[in-house]
Amino acid sequence: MYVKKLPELDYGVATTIKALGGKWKACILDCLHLGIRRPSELCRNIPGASLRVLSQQLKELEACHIVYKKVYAEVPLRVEYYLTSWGESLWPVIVAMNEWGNAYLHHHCNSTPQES
Amino acid sequence: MYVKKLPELDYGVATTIKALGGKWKACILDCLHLGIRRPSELCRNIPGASLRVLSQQLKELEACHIVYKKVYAEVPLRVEYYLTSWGESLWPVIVAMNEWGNAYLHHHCNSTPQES
DNA sequence: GCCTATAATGATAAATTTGTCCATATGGAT
DNA sequence: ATCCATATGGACAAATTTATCATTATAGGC
Repeated sequence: MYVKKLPELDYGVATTIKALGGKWKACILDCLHLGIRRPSELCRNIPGASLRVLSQQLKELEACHIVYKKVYAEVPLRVEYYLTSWGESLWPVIVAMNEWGNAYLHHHCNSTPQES
Repeated sequence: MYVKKLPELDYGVATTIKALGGKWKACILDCLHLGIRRPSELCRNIPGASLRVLSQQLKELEACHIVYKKVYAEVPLRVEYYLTSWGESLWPVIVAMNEWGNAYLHHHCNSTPQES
């Protein structure tokens, strides 16, 4: 696995961004919140993300204690991910971020921040 | 300048992270909020960040309409950055992210998310 | 004249994240 | 026998972000 070489920042905002900042993490958390729990379901519900990438992001979220995993002894293998209490506590933050971002998108005619 | 090749996500959370997610951006906004405005001052107040990197991040924040720039015709050149109203509107979001992150750091003994 | 400080940028390297392709294992359906 | 779906991970490539080094320009202090 990859080992960091650059020093990391450890104050609040940086920590939150590290936990939540992966490209697909907010999508995943949104799905989990809606009850979409299996990797293959997530993949079908998140256009553009491959199963491989989602697995990576889920693993990181798990390492952050934001989600946990339930494995069923079935075939084909059945796995479900759930929000932990930490993940739940992140929800209001996600909502706040989502609202700001949507207001931004509205005001700037759907251009992304860096471009306009 | 760098031109993106991968598709970008354009819902709220992703937009907020794009605006705020650069390594030093939260530090910079925090400083601006405290009244530290000149690039050289920022550099002295943010250990580990070079003037070059801060300039880049300031430029991106400017492109996002989160900060604006005042140039004084003095020598040596004097430049000051200020939060725009968008920047101000981001403040509650930053506070929410900061609180969650700090709580996380407390609970997980100062380890960063990915490591623990 | 040389060194200081100021702000910005080009060129390039290093680090990190994201993506693609392939492989594994298992039981059921065709 | 072959293909399907399931979940995961190795190996590696591509994309992106961050960092380093050098250069520009200007006026003052020594």
